[in-house]
Formats: sequence, structure tokens, C-alpha cells
Amino acid sequence: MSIAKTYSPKDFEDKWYQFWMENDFFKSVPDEREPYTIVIPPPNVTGVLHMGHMLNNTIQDVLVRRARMKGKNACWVPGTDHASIATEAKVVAMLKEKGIDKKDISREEFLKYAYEWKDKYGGIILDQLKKLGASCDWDRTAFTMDPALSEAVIDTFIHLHKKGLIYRGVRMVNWDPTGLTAVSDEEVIRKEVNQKLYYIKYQISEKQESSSKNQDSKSEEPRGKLSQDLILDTQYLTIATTRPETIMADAAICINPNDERYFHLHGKTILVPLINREIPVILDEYVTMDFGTGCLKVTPAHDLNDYELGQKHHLPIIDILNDNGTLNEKAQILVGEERFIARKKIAKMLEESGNLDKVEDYKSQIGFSERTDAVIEPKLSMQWFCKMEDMAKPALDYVIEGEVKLIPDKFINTYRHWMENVKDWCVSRQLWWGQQIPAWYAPNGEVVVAKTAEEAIEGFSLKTLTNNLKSSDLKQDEDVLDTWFSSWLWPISVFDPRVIANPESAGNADIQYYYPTNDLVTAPEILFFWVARMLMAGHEFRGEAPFKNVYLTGIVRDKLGRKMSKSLGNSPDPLALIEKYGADGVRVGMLLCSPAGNDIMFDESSCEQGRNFANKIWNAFRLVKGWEIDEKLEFNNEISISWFESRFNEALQEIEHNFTQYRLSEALMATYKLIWDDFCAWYLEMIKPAYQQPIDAATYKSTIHFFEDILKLLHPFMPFLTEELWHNDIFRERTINDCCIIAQMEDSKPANTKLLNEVEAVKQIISEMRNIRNTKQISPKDALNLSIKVNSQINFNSYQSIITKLANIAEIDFVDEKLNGAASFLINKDEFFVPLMGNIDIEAERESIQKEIIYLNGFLKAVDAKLSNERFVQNAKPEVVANEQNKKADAEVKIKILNESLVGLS
RNA sequence: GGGAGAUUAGCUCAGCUGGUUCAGAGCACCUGCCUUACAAGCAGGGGGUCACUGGUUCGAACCCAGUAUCUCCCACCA
Repeated sequence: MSIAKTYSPKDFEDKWYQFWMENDFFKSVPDEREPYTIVIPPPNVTGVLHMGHMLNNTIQDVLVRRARMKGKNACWVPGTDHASIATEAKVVAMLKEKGIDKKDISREEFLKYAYEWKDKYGGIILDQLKKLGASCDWDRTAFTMDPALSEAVIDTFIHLHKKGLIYRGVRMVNWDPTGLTAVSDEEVIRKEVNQKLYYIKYQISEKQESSSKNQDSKSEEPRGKLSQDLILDTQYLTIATTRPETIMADAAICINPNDERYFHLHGKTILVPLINREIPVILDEYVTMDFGTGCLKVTPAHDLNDYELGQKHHLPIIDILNDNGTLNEKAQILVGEERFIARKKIAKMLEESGNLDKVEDYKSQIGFSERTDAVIEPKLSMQWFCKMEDMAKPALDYVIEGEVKLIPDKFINTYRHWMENVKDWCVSRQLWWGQQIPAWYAPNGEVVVAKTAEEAIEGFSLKTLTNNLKSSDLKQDEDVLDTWFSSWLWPISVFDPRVIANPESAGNADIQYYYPTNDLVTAPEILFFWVARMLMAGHEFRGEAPFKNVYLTGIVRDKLGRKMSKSLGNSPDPLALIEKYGADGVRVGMLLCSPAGNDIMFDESSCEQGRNFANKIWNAFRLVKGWEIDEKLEFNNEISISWFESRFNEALQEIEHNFTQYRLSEALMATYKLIWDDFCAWYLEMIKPAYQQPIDAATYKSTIHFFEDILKLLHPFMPFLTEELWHNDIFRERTINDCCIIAQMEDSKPANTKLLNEVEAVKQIISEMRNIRNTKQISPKDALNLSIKVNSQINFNSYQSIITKLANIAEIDFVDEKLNGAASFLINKDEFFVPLMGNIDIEAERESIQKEIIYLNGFLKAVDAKLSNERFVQNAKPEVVANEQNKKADAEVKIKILNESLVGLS
């Protein structure tokens, strides 16, 4: 059975994925083994695979596959998130293309379309993950709107409401007057816009408000020293605003109590221009004295800050806008006009009435709706909230006390800051796609939270609010719950959604076995949205955190450091990359440049490096596969085999350590170097028989064994290539259960450090020999002689065959005296001479030796300086001092040898 | 504006308790090679004021202070 000369991933990647699926290798059921569990951060059903997913899921797959090979019962639960806002937008757009307007159809009809859409497109991203090799237990695929998971969300709402943690309140939302819906902060795009700042004069009323007499004395203070530019006289004050059309909604004028210019206004009332409504002057340090005029019009209905100010000062809320952005009758004037037309008209009216002082150009940030591009209108509305303070405390403690580890831990500070300043969570959304809030309204507006209308009726009668209600009299809250209100249950509900209704119960076998999960791999930008809330829910419903480690990946950027985005067009298509470099190549490419917590500067060339690595392994395999075995041949590669075994274990220790620290890119690099340098460049070259010569059986057997170990070690990173090679007939015959994916990795064994060190010296000899050939332009085909003057304990006899072979040496002899007129080099204490039949430049030799002596002398001087420094000897740790003494002795020996060589040259 | 982090070779990054011949790796680069596994390769090589300025210490890439630049998060000012 021959094998292609070049690695060609397309020939086998799909085949093995299917094979793994068919044989249930990804499947996990509870058993006596220790579980290793990851729940996927569920991608949006609207999503298509991007580089962020590639990175994130490659990391998860590496962790899962490694755990599986380490004897754990590995379970990776996949699934998708219903992503209420994004999906609803997609469905609305799809309907629009069909000529259907959302507002013309019923909720039920809309949801029917939405589910159709989800069934058609919702699974695409999961299928794409299969191309990457993700070893998810697909039988467990969950969706945040699965009936059982949705029920858990409803149960959660009811549970928290019972505990008094869910309440209704008024809050400012981002209102899209074109889409006629509230949108989330994430869907508001802020742009800098050229605007006008209107300076409007408000007349001061003659009447004095009785409530603030205590300020009167201050108002007598002289004002002469102050800037008077903006205060024309005592009859008017001037405010600056970008939204003159909202003056009819003004509830007060606010000034800073410390603002000396306006002491005379304390306790006064003011008339709103054009409509002459009387409003009070209020005092609050919120107002910045040096911005605008230092007077702020307070419009609680149309600005968030004004709203909060209004609450504080008990101001009325006057909402002058309709949902579609036109002025309503509360505005008194310009009723029915669109807000921006009203702005222009009112500016003119103010000018005519003499209330417009001036207009300035002004730049400021304005929010636009991502979907309709309409200017977002802050709008007050009744929303449902979840109290966060009590829930945040245990979620913070998990992290602070180290029960849940953040990797890297630099995120702890940010996490703490957020959790200590947590605000109540607005959980209602004015959408249809999602879990509808289980709140029921009686005709008189009373509300009861209950799972069904029937239960709500009971609730009403218990509260004796309204009697004799029928369920048909009740109206369910129109809104749905925020998507995060379902995804915060994810690590629980994917295993046992029903346990939410009974937090005290132990739950089903799955949740008892798999919960808490082990590692969560996600992006830092959702640390608060998602991770923190999962900790809250985990604590609330299971009494323990839902995971032990949170691995935070970076943002994938292009090589210029720009975030990858559709609009920039700088995001490569992951499937095209897989097509080009193979899934294994792309996985390696992603991991090579992605240490935990750092953004990754993705460059396609790293995928190329991954593919080249795969090709290297492929060809190493071809070499071994081509060997003929001769049972009669003498076994003479004992040293090479022992050495590689030690080297393998040494690397394994390093790799194991890297994994415990979640340093995946370093673990991969250590694997890469072990394979490329140690195995291919050294070991295989050491044992390789001459062209078309057979190999002895013992060496072959060991090599095959090493190859298997390497495939296992590499499997988590490159699953396809390793499985493909694993099943080649050079290995023992494979049964159906003898697959790389479930092969068990052994723990590292101790390495023979003496052997490792000695081989390092041998490798240096070979390097030096090659270097001599290079500089003297001697062909690798011409054999050279080598004389060794051994000054150390190393027995070079055992390494003779290796040196002879790799450096192409005709004969090695051991000498007691230096060889004159030969090229020479020094490795540690040992001296090496290569007779070159006069092809030697004495001057150059001398120069290079002198250079080394100079260097060593400098080095020795530094060491001596340390050792003769009494404070160093006294303060430094004894082993550090001893080490310096060794360095000194080594350097002195070398200098002595080199000096002798110099003498020999002349 | 508030907070966090970063700055080490051309690029991406290690440097884990301040102490090995400590200034490293991979890629890129340069030179020579199509040497029967691999040119997606082999052999060899060059490359650094560890952002800057001070301080602590016997000793600093590492600790402290300040400066500069960059990134991210939060709040965004009528």
C-alpha cells in the first residue's frame, strides 16, 4: 500500500469525521470514569462561522480530545442560542422580502415563520464546526428555545419573582421610531454628527417660590466680578440645547448650586418659551458650570440623565412624542409634526419670538438604529427588572476566592469592578422571538406572575385583587425575556432543564455527573453578560459554580491589528481556509498565534505553517513506511532509541505543565519542536538505514512505537492527520476500538538527563562538523576524519556510530595531544580536531580562538566581580553562589585549553 | 472622564520566585544545497539600548515611581 508524496487533507478529513460519528466516539454517558465537561458557548442561530468561532472551538476541541485520551469521560455539549434580537431582525427582513410586514401578522404567524427560518438556517454553524473537527456529543445538541429549556427560563422568572428579585419599573430604553421597537444598547450605533447648539432664552417668572428662602441671602452677593456675557438681564436666563423641539417637555431648569452667576435664580420659576408653562429652577451639582451656559433644561421624558435628575427632584414626566417620532398633544404646539421638522420650525418660532439667542455648530455622538438607521429616541417605558446586588455577591466570591479561575487572571480586576457596581438587569424585550414573560394582566391592569393563565387566576384570587376572573379575561405580557436570561442557565439546562423548577432536588443522573463542568472557553467581552450571570444562576439553582476554569480567548484581528469584521472585509472565510490548508493546518495556525487572553493577530501564513508541519509528519511517515525489515540484522541503535525516549519524556513533562497552565500555544510549540527537530531531524537521521538498505527489527519496532506515541500526543491538535496515519498498516492491525481518538496517553516518565546532556554535546559536534564543511566548502559526500581529545567524563565511544553517520566521518580516533594544523573546536571541555590536509587558514583559526578567549575573559571577569563582592557572597542564596563558582571554574578550564591551542597553532 | 492591561529581534510572542553562558522561540530574512521521506524541504548564519527617565538591590527585561505610546472595558456631559 503506497502513500501519496504530499499531504493532502481533503483525501481523508471528512472520512474520519464520519467514522468518529458513526462509532459514537464523541458520545458520552455517565459512567464510573471521572467526567470532563465543556458546554459550548452557544453561537447565535443567525451566525455563520467566523474566525472567532474557529479559535474558540479549536481550543475547546483540544481540551476535550486531550481529556478523552487521558482517561476522562469527555463530554462537550453543543448547541445554539436563539438570539432574540438578531434572529427577529433576520426574520423581519425575510418577511419583508416576501412582502409581509411584521405588524400585519399575528404573533403566532410570526413565530411560525421564525421557527421555519430557524429550522432551515439555525444548524448551519454547527455543521461548519464539524469541518473543523469539533468532537461534540451531537446527540446532546441543545437550543435555548427548546421546549424544556424555555420552560426552565419561565420557571426561573417565576422563582426569582417569588423571591422578590424580579420587579417592574420605568426605564429609559433605546426606541427606534421607524422600527417601532426598543433596541438593545448593542444595536445602537454611535456616530459623530454635526449638529447645532441652540441658545434659548427663558423668561424668569416674577413669582417667588416659597420653598427656597434659605438661599436668598446668597443671592445678594455681588456679581460684578463674574462673566456676564450670557446673562443679559435679570429677566432671562439662557440655556444651550441640541434639541429645541423638546422644550415643551421641560420640567425644570437646573443649575449648579455653587454657580455664583446664578445665585439670583435660586428659588425662582421660569417660563418655557412659546407655551409659557411655569417650571422651577432646581439646584444640582450634576450640572457642569463651564459647559454651555451652565443652565440645563431638564426633560425627564426624553433624556436618561434628565430622567434620573427628575426622579431625584420629583419632577413630572412630560412625554411629548408619539412612538413614531411625531409630537403629540402634550407638546401643545406643532402637534403631529415629525421631530426633526419640528426642530427646524421651532427654531424659527423662537427666533421670531425673540427667544433664540444664537446658534452654534456642535459635534456630538448620536445613536442610530443598526437596522433602520433611524435616530434613536430615549423613551420611557415600563420594563421588568432583575435585582442584581444579592446575586452578584456569591458570583464575585467564587472568583475572588479562586474557586473559579479566570485564565488569564488579569480579568479578575475588571470582573470585580463590574460586580461591585452592578446595576439591575432589564430583562424584558419588546420582541416576539423568545420566551414570553409569564405575567398576566387583569382588565384593571393588575398583574400576577404565573406559569399559566389558570395559575394566574389563582394568584389574583389569593391576592383578592380581582375576583370572578376567567382566564380569557387575562392578557399575557407581550414582551419576551432577554436572551441572556436563558443563556445564563445553559450549563444547567443542557443537562437537566427541569431541575430549575426544583432547585433543592439532586436532579437527574446527567446533572449529578456532569455538573459542575470543568472548563468554559469564551471571549472576554461577554465576561459580564454571560459568565458572571452563569455564576449567579449556578449558585442560585445548584449552590455551586457551573465551571472551574474560564479560559478567555482574545479577539481575532487581522495582521494590521484591526478587528475582523464583515464591513472591513478583512475576515477570511474559515471554510475556504480549511479547504486550502486542511482543518489540521488551520487548527495549528490558529493556536500558534494565540496565547490565552491576548488578541490574536491572525495571518494566513500561520495556517501555511500548520500545513507544512502536517506535510513534514506525513513524509516522516513515508520514510518509515518504506523501510524493509531484515530480521537477521544486528541491532545497533540502542543509544539513539534510549535518547529519543528520554527526550520524548522530557518534552512530555513540559507539555503537561503547559496544559495545566492552559498555555496551549506553548504546548503545541513544544510538540512541534519535539517532532520536527528531535524526531525528524535527529532521531530518524540517526537510525535511517542507507539507501535501499533494510533496517533491523528492533529499531523498526521502537520507531513504530515512537510514531504511535507522537500521533497520540499530536492528536488533540491535529485529529485528522493523526487518525489517518494511525490506521496505516505499518502499525498493528487496528480493531474498531483501536483508534487514535480514544487511545490513552501515558503520563511522562523520568528522563535520563545524563544521556540527554551527552547527546546535546554530540549534536554540537555534528553541527560544528557541518559548519566546517560549510565554511570550507567541503561536500557532505566527502568523508572527514575526526580526532577527539577527551577531557570530560563523556564516553564518546558509545556515540561513535551516530557521529560517524551524521557528520560523515571516515574515522574517529582518540588522542592525548592536540593535533596541529587541523581545524578545531571545543565543546564543553572536550577538544575536537579535523585534519584537512593543508586546507586550513591558520590566521582564521587563531582569530576565532582569540575571539572566544576574549569573550570568556570578559565573562570570567564578571563572575569574579560577583564572587569577590562580599555583599553578594553574604546575601545571595548558597546555590546561586555555588553556581557562580562552577561558572568560574568552567571558564578557567576553557581559557586554559584555548590558550594551549593558540600555542599549538604557532 | 473612570478603570484595566500592554510595550522584549522585521512579525507573533516566551522569559513562571530578581540570580545558569540570560537576552530566547517560531515565522520571516541572508548564504549554500533539487544530498533518494519531505523545496510545503535540508545545512549554516545574521539580527535586540528588553519604550524612556529615575529609584530600590550585591544583582533588574523582571520590583517601585514618573513619562510616552498603544489596546480594551465602563461612563459619556445638555
